[in-house]
Amino acid sequence: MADLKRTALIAQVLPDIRAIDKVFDYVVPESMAPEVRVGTMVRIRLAGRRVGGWVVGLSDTSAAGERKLEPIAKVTGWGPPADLIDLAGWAAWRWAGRRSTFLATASPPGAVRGLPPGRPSPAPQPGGLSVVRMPPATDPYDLVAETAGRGPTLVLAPSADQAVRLAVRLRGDGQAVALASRDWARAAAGGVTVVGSRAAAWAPLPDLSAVVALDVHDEAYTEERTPSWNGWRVAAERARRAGVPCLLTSPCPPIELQDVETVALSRTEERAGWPVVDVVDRRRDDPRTGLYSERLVQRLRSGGRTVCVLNRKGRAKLLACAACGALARCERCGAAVEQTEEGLRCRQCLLVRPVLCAACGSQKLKTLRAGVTRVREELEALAGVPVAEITGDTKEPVPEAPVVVGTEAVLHRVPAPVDTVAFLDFDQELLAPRFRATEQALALIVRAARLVGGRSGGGRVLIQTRLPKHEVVEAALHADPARIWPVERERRAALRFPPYAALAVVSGDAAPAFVAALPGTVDALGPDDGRWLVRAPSTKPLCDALAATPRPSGGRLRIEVDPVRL
DNA sequence: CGGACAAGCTGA
DNA sequence: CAGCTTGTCCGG
Repeated sequence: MADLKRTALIAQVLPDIRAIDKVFDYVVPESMAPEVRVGTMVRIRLAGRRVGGWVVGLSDTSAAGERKLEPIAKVTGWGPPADLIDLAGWAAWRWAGRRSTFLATASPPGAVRGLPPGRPSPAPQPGGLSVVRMPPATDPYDLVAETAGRGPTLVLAPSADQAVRLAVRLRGDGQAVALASRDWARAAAGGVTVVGSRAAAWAPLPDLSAVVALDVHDEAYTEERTPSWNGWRVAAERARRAGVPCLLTSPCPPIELQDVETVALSRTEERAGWPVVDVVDRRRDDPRTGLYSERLVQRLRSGGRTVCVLNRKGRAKLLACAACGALARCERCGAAVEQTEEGLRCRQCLLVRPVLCAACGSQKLKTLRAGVTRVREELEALAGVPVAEITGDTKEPVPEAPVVVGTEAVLHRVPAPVDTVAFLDFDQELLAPRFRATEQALALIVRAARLVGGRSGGGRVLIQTRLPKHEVVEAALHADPARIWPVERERRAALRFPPYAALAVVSGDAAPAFVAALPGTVDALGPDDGRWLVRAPSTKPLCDALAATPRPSGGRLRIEVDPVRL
């Protein structure tokens, strides 16, 4: 006699709770069976309370043994498709995170009960990873439009507003486009190109035909919170798994991509896409001219719109007594003091004291290292025109002043076009104690180049430096970003930094126990300020080691794989 | 995460 | 030894 009792369908559910990275089995009631697929979002009872979760697997047997299983309480709606459930598993390994973090990013912003009709799409053409080196002033739109024209493409841009602009242009050209994550259901239905920023790497796209990620040198692709995943790397892995082409564009591709097949324009075309660079060698200048070379003053007075960049906020970051020459330091801890509205403030312990020399009592101090606020006052006097100030903290809209001075934020805030961008103290960028300083410095010039445009438009980038032969300066001057690589390769190899090693920073109160339990395949350096640097020869052994090490229960543990800075 | 339960600390 | 805090474990 046939067994009348049909085997029940069992769903493996990953709860949407940060701290739980474990799947639980639930019975799928027959009424729900048609709606439950891998990726479906459900509500379940777990330890007595109702929580959300994702179906990450379906089977007809349970690992829970003889125990009677709870049924799924409710089907919430559509969730990340099966390929993204797998990708979340990979990302959890790659960035030492939890699957739920990635699935949350891959999920729709609200419950999706049904999908609109999808559109048919052509069969994708196979392809691999390539880098397109596209100079700053070249518009990548044609590349995007052409790729999207061949089939549903995942298009990533570093910022949300660039993504919106791209989506609008593509739509204007009659292409079917979904903007992540707003148009989640339309993307999930298929047949459309999806455009978005970092998180769009997790957008549903059932019939992916290609990936394009613009400006992959941009650090905005890296999530600041842990897990510190990177959008273009996720998208590239997706393309790899789907066997479709992945195009990464950048005027200055990161050194990690040095071995990837690269498409570059001809020398003439690439040069045309970079602005004229004025290198102002300040080695012979009178130190009393401070941050203002003769050539800078000429540009300021020339009447064009000028943006000056100085990555130091405030009035003065380093002062000395004008009378006796002593450095102004904190009387409590000895650290350098900076000038603020209230007086001299210690940069370490924040103790405030009046503006006078601790050594001789003189009230006359001179600025050794000026900040943006002071520079604004001085530029106004020098140029004889109104000068506005912008830093990361500035909330107001960008003022109309002919000259604007600010920290790096000014390059994000001031709209193009601008006639000149001047880096007042570029050595600060070149010599920054960060292992990516060279690439970051070149990326700053790229930002500046976007504001002034290519060389035919007459835009100029003025670089004040005492290192006029530095490879970054040469790269910008010759519009040849690969010039930074030979030096950078040697430096990175000697110091065992990426791409010649893979790094992770481990911190938090559970860090000591975690680091102690790491296998011998990785080295751990530290602690330095409560942080350990974990290093392996490459990504795989690093991530394998991090994944194989149990996380101490209780206590916070922060693991930042591929740290942007150390 | 949050509840359950166990092991340690305090107080009369 | 009750009553409470603190820590560890585990959920289907």
